[in-house]
Order: sequence, then structure tokens, then C-alpha cells
Amino acid sequence: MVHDQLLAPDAHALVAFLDEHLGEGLCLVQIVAECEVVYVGRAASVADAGDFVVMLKADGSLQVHGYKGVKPVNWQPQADHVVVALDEGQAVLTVERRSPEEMVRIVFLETALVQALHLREGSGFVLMGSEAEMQRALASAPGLIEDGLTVLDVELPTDVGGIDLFARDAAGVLLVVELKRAKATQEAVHQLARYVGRVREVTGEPVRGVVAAPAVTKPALAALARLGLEFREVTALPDMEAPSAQPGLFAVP
Amino acid sequence: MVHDQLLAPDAHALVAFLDEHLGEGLCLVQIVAECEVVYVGRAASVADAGDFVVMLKADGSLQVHGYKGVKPVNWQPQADHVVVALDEGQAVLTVERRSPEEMVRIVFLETALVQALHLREGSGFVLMGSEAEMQRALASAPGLIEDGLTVLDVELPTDVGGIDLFARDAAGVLLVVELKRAKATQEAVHQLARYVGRVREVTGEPVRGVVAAPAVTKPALAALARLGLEFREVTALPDMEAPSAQPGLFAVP
DNA sequence: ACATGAATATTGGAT
DNA sequence: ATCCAATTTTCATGT
Repeated sequence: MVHDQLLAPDAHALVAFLDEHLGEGLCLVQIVAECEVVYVGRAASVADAGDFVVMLKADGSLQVHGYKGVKPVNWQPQADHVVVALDEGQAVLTVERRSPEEMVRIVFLETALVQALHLREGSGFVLMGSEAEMQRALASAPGLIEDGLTVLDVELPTDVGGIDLFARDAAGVLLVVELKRAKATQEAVHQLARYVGRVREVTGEPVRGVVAAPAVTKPALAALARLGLEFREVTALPDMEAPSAQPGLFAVP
Repeated sequence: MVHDQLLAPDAHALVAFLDEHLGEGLCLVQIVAECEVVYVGRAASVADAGDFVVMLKADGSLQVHGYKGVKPVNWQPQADHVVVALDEGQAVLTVERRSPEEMVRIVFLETALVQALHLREGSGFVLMGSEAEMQRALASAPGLIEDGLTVLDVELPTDVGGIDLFARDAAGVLLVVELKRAKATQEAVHQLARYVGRVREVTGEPVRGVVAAPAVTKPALAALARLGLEFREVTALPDMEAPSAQPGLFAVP
């Protein structure tokens, strides 16, 4: 897994190391160094000298990590051009990308460590509790929202956006459902209001609107009331207090 | 910068290493290993055995990186609880967090490398081209949007959200500006329409609406036309074709 | 290539 | 603590 490693290389050694390993197949290269980072593209930024972990993956993605946070200080997704060179005695890494046109340039002032890793691809990954999954679950069991619902459509496109769930209630009234996998905010309410308004215009029928989410913010609930819309609590994941729901998977000892 | 390092440690050695270094001050710990990762919280996920780089920062944030992409396979921002233990002969790392309640659990099957780094905090970081900066620039030079504008307010709160820029045009007509630092989409148009509608209701005056952005999507432009709203091109960054705009900073040889 | 919308979004700021 | 809005959002997906 650890392919190669160099402690405290000088600029020449660093450049040679990167030249050798950057082109390689499934190689992840890391550099721990004091460096300066400049970014120009969608925005522009300058990071003065500091200690960072620079991570270069085989797909051309770059990230520069500081001492805190999940988010890198600087990054570049899927760059098409990675160049390393000696410039005035210092190793300089330039990562470029077309579309959008942007660039990260890293000057290595003092390198503590450079290493090349070989990461075999993980075999399987499963995620549960996405909004897409919620949508499927509710479409096949609309009683979770309300008894007597008949689902007419899922992800129904309108000229103001796609309606998550479109149905008719037990009384035959049209119902638009806006789905959120996390706590619903005012934005969700505005979205719903837009859809409901459009459906009313198009059909000429009365239309109910429901935000379905595990929770609502207080202002969002007030906005719903003001607009004559509704909230229904729906959870994205099976209740973890009830371990029988998904035996094995959620049983974390 | 490289505080400590262990190649191919067994489970005991790994646990001891982590116990020693995880508590330490400004310490970033990395583990390169074949492992399994389980996450339960806002959603839930399982990653089967694969090679990953696990990064633990001093602030309690965790990320698990695979062979590609800027985004980690699994992560946890600012966890409050990090525990490492031996479980059936294997090192197991558990990272927990309250609010929201969630957890990542990593079982290390075969560890290639563990290292503790000490990253001194970077001294300075400057970002240019944010929307906030655009707002300040336009507020102090509204002529960039249109001649004769008088700015009435910035970030004006209404009950349907905050208006980026509120002004009166040369003819004295109210004008609502929705600002976007990147290409404006239909979402921006809907937002603007909402603000304009609300301001019309409240003031009873005619109100113009403008999306100001470096570009618009074609559907968004159509929506603007349909709603009687306008688009104005405004760039977030000084033109990089004109290197004199910001001498030095944008001059990347 | 363009446009849209979700995300375990993360993060910072305001209330 | 809660809520909102920006983000170099990234990323997958559909057209």
C-alpha cells in the first residue's frame, strides 16, 4: 500500500519523486510541507506560508489540508494538467483545469515528507436514507403521508421545477408533496408554494401542498400556515431506537 | 512537522500509537489501511473492505479518503468523541458526535502506515471574488449595474428572504437586485420573482427586478423574459485578461 | 457540454 | 441553540 516514501527531501529530490510517481496508475501522492498556495479561477485566493498536507489523487483531483476542518483550504476537482517544476531552487506544483478555467499553484518552502500510496479500489459501498430512497418508499407506501392517497406521478417536471410527489387524496383533491431528507426550511416552503401555484393555474382545480420531512424549522412552519400549506413528519431512516427495523445493519455494539 | 510514524503496525501497536497521539495538541493523524467503514447518523452507509486514507484532525474532524475525488468516502465534521479500542484482535476507531447524533466506525483490517503530523497554523489566507465582495463593490459603485442608481439598502430582510441589493433607478422606480457570483440559474430567477412580488405588495409601487451575475443559463434567461425581469452581466473577479487590474496578484507566469 | 438538484453537504454569520 | 445563505460547493444525472 505504501509504495514509496521520502523524508525531508530537498527541492530536487521532491521534484524527482513527483515526476516519477505522479503519472503512475492508481497512485495517491501526499506531500507534507510548509508551502504557499495560490488559486485563480472561479474565485482567487492566496494562502501565506503555512504547514499543509497536499493530497494528489490519480484522477487528477487535488486538495490542500490545513490543521482543521473537513474542507480543504484549497482544492481542485479532476484537474487535467498536473505539472511539477523547479523554480528558483524551489519545487512548484501547478494543477490546472479547463472548464472552468482554473489553477492552483503550490510553492514548497520546506518539505517534511512525500509519499506515494497505492489504494486498491473498495469493493462495495451502500448508502441508505437518501432523498431518492425516501421518494421510492413514499411512492410505494403513500399511506406514510396520509391515508387514501393515490400517487399520480413522481419527479413530475413543470416549468417551475420538478414536483417530488404528485397525488390525489382520499377526497379526490390534488396534492403536491415537497420532500426533504433533513429539516425543512423556508426554501422548501417557497418551492412548494411555487409548484402548488403552478398546478392550480394549469388544472384550475383546488390543490393541497404538503412538505414531508423529518422536521421543520419554526419560521418554515409559520410560512406554511400563512400560505395554507401543510407539514407531515416523515423520517429518512428507519427508527434507530427500534433495532428490529434493519437487523444486523444498525446493530452497532 | 512529521512527529511520529509507524510502518505496518499490528493492531496493538496501532491502538497504542493512536492512544498516544490522538489527545495531543495540534496533531493531525493519518492512517493508511485496508478497512471497513460504517456510518450511522443523518443517513447510514457501509463501505466494504478497501484501501483508504483516514485523516483525523485536532479539531475532531474525520475524513476517509478513497482513491479518487475531492470528497471523502466518509467523514465527520467536528466530532466530540474519538475512541480507539481493540475489538476481537482488531483496531477499531469510533468517532461520535452529538447534534446531530451520528457516528463513524472504522475497523482496521490491515494497516500499512500510521503517522502523526504537527501542522503549524498558516499565517494568512485571503479569498477574492466572493458574493459578499461583489455586493460591497456594487453597493459602492452601482453604476456597474446601471447608470443613475441610488442604493437604498443592502441585504434587506423581508419575510420571504433577504434582498441582496435594493435601489431606485434613474427614473425613480424601485429595483430589486439578486446577486450571483456564478452563472445564474432558474433558482435565482424564482428567488428574484419572490422578492419583487413581495416588494410590489408592500409598497404598491411598480418594481423592477434584475439578476446580476457573470452569466445566465439559457432556461433562466427565458424565465426572466417570461416574468418581465432583467439580467445584467457583472463579473465577480477583475478581468484576468487585463493583468493590470490587480498587478502582482493575478500575474501568474 | 449544459442544466438541474441532492448532499451525512460544510461553514460562517446573524438572531 | 437555531436558522439562514454562500460555497472555488462537489457530484451524479438527465438532456
